[in-house]
Amino acid sequence: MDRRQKKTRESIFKSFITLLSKKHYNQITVGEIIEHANVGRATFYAHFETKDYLLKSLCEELFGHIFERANEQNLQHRYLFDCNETGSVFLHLFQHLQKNDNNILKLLSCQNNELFLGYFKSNLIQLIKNERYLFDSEKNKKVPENFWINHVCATFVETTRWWVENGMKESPETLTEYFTNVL
Amino acid sequence: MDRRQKKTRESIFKSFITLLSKKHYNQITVGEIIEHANVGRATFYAHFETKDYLLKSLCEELFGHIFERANEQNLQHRYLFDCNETGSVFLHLFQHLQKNDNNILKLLSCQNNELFLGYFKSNLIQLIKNERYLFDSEKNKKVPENFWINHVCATFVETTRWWVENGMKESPETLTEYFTNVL
DNA sequence: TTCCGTACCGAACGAATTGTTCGAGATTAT
DNA sequence: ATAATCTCGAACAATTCGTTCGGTACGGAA
Repeated sequence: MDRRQKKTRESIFKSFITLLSKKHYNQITVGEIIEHANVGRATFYAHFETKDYLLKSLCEELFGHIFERANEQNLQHRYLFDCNETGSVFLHLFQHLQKNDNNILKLLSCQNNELFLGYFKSNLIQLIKNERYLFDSEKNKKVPENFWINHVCATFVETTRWWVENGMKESPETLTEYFTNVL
Repeated sequence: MDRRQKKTRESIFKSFITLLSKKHYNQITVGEIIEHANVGRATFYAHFETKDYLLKSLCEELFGHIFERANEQNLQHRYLFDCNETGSVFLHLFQHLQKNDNNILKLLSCQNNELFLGYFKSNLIQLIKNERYLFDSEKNKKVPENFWINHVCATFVETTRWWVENGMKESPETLTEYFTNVL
């Protein structure tokens, strides 16, 4: 990709994130974004069809990364150790989030968290389906499978949200403990 | 309150709900709302400062009702039967939702569910805090109290969302069973 | 019924925002 | 070096917003 494009794209993302940490998505205008990003109006629309697509692209930028890594690490881990330990994937996810690349927590803790958690959630479901050990407890036998999957997914997302909202004081290990305890 | 005001207010709510079931909140304009409602522009703004306030008012209209009833029924129930049965409050809530006054399910099942579930959630927390039996299991001792409260609240909301999304086929009783099973 | 208060209408308004177009200039890749 | 293409910035029509105002219609108390 052209260097200029990268630069512009990055600049817009950065500006967008800054604005998102200050005000709600709905109240951010394209004018503000390009002003902070030092980018021409036409340039913005050459990159992103609308503000909604910008949001979607940002989500992919942030979470696509996380979930790829999680899947890789998970597979590697499995391959090397043949490990089915409860919560290992989730521990990896929490650890990755703690690194806070691109200031993700800024986005999760502010007023816009639903926007991102929604995207987050849709990626998580596939991951959960692969965690077969989650389906071996006696508890999940009492509810329909898709109810159970949704519950696990929602619990993870909520745990994350709680964590970020309360200042991320707990370690990923502690958090994984909480997570598995309530499941 | 003046009959004319009631009429206008109701008309706007009705129009708003119809539109919400067709398109996303962000893409609904005041112009559309008043057109479907047969209400003058100035009249709309005499009732609601902005579209956001309209949404908030609608939430109060819908959920305020539910939670008041839930609290009443709960207290009555307690008073008459001195009952601490697990899930009784939640059963009442599910039953009330099933009645589907004002077509609430239309709103919960469409693309705007986050908007309403957010409001829903904030009302639910107080209710949960009063359910002391929820804090007597051995499980919640292993996690911080506010983590636990958040978990119970989120689980209820997610159960509801799942229910509506899948066509509300299950009875409130079954749903309460699922709910308590995963907790 | 009368009559005052108040809610509604509807047109018009400036301001803000959106998404597009275009030519000129700058930067990149080969 | 040069051709491709990315960016800039100004200008544009089209929407939408929230407000204003005079005129009309309705409701509730006397």
